[in-house]
Amino acid sequence: MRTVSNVVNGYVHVSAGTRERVEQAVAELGYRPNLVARNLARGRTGLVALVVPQLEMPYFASLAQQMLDAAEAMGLHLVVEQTHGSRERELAALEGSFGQRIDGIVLSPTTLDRDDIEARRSTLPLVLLGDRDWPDSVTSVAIDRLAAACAAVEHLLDTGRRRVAIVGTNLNASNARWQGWHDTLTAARCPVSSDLQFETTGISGDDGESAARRIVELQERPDAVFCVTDWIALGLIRGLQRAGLDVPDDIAVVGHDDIPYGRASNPTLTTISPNRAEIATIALQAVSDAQEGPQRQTVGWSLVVRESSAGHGGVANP
Amino acid sequence: MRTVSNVVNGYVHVSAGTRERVEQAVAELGYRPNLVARNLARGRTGLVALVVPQLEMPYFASLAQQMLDAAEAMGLHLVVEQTHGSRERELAALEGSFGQRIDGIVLSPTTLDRDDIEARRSTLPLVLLGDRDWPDSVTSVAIDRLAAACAAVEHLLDTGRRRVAIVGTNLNASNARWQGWHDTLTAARCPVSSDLQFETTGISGDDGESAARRIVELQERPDAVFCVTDWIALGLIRGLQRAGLDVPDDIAVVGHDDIPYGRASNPTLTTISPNRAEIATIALQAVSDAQEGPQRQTVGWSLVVRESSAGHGGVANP
DNA sequence: CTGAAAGCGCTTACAG
DNA sequence: CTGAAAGCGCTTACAG
Repeated sequence: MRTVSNVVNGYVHVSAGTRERVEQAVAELGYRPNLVARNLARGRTGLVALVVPQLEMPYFASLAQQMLDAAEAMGLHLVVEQTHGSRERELAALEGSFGQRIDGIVLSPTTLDRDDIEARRSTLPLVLLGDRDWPDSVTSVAIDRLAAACAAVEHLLDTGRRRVAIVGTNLNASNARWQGWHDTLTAARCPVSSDLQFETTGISGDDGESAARRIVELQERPDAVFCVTDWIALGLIRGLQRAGLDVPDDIAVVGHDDIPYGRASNPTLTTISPNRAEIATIALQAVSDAQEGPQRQTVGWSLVVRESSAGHGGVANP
Repeated sequence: MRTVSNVVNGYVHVSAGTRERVEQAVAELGYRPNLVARNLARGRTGLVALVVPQLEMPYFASLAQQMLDAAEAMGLHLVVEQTHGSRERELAALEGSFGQRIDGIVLSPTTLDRDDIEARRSTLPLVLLGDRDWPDSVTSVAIDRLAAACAAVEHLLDTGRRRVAIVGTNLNASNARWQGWHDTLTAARCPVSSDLQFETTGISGDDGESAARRIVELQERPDAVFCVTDWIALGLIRGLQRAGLDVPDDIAVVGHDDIPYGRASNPTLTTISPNRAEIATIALQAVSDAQEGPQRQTVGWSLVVRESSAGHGGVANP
């Protein structure tokens, strides 16, 4: 028993002869270890839960793709769950309500706040992704959102724009994207008045399109727009084009997330591209060695200049 | 032991008093059953592998979303794997090389052929998705591809088009989309000549865009195009617009798959929409009760008429 | 280097 | 209706 186990698990101290006999038997019998039994004995499963709002949202599809690639490279498998933005499901995921069959959780919450995180009881390793600042008691991984937003707006100023609007949800000081927009424009003595701020109800294309309708009606229009997501940006562009405006000639547009559609849209979309491969690797590593203790991890990003901001292609990498 | 197990598993024959005492102890101790141990004892895991080429491809992201929703409704969990179109990985998935920890496999192959399927050794329940005809020895689920292609082309004829091109891979009689295109046009006495067939190397937007360049140069252009995927269609539209052509006024375009971006593109995209929710439910049911034996399952689809074919909106459902 | 044995935490005939 | 026990198929101290 012991010896077979040693051979199967690649343990070194087995005589060559014995190893060979075991391997031959394994081959003849077509033996494959029962991983459930192994998991029970070892107390680990090699399974990590990836919990996202919806896979159909391109950002999360891309993220999941990177996570799966990173997991494969690390010998892990991912059980994927969707919350559909439901608070109950996010709380359930937080507590690891899949039973003990997973080793850890990578969660991208949309409704949870700091209090929810701090009230957590489960000790299952947890990594938080996403757009907010989380308590120090938990491991999280994100880009430097403020710096990225500043770079996006600075790029618009660099192309000669002065009236830069912002479109998205949660447009206040708690939002790093809003803060970056505000600070950069203020430093450049450009307006940040309320008629340049277009609060939306969601982050989808429809929200962008309805923002476009509001913008088109303005007597003094912005000459550039920073959108908090690519989906908003693509909807906005569509709305502007419907109204007969040209992007970027009349209004330049910059998005955020670098979803695949932005590379194929017309015009192609200038955007902030988070390093998703890095997010994936770091998140899974953090879940795997949870004894390291909680830490706030920062990953890279880049500004990808495409047609929607009048760029002639090229990438600015900070 | 037995009684606790009965209570936890909701078995009926437990006296009310005993049940209450057990439940109280469960609550006090915060007991949660170890699912790995349960799996070992029961011989099932409640885990199904979903194997797709890439999650970043919108069709598969949407499919995965539906699969996850269906799995949740059935009390199953999905371990998602990507093949990236690699033949080795598809073969590995076919043999269930995740160990015995899954109850079945839903696989969407891109490179496997009938012989590969028939040479399969593993007896793990398997369901095949996708575009080809599979042997009767295996369970598969798909739409009636020929009927769907015919409906797409008929729709173009209905809007007054006569020169209907086809763009995609594998344009021959083994391809139901090509067959539907060919048969429908022939029956309507419309041309199916080779200058209306644009074979591409892949099914992505770039392939559509390069097809557009070829089409634009023609002296006698088609007045409509049937694309075998939405991604090709969106790239094609982009290429046509670049060349100064209008869609649908100059050329109508119909795609296939109903990816989310086709609802937000400019123009919005007419397409064949497979009933993905049905695909998901049927696939998981087939995996769950594999004793039913292999069967070829057919699911519904609809032609969604949008702007790219000059429709004024609306859905035609066969 | 290898055998015999206990243990991982459940489920489920088997008695009663 | 409920207890005592075997078994699911591994891993891993413990001897030797």
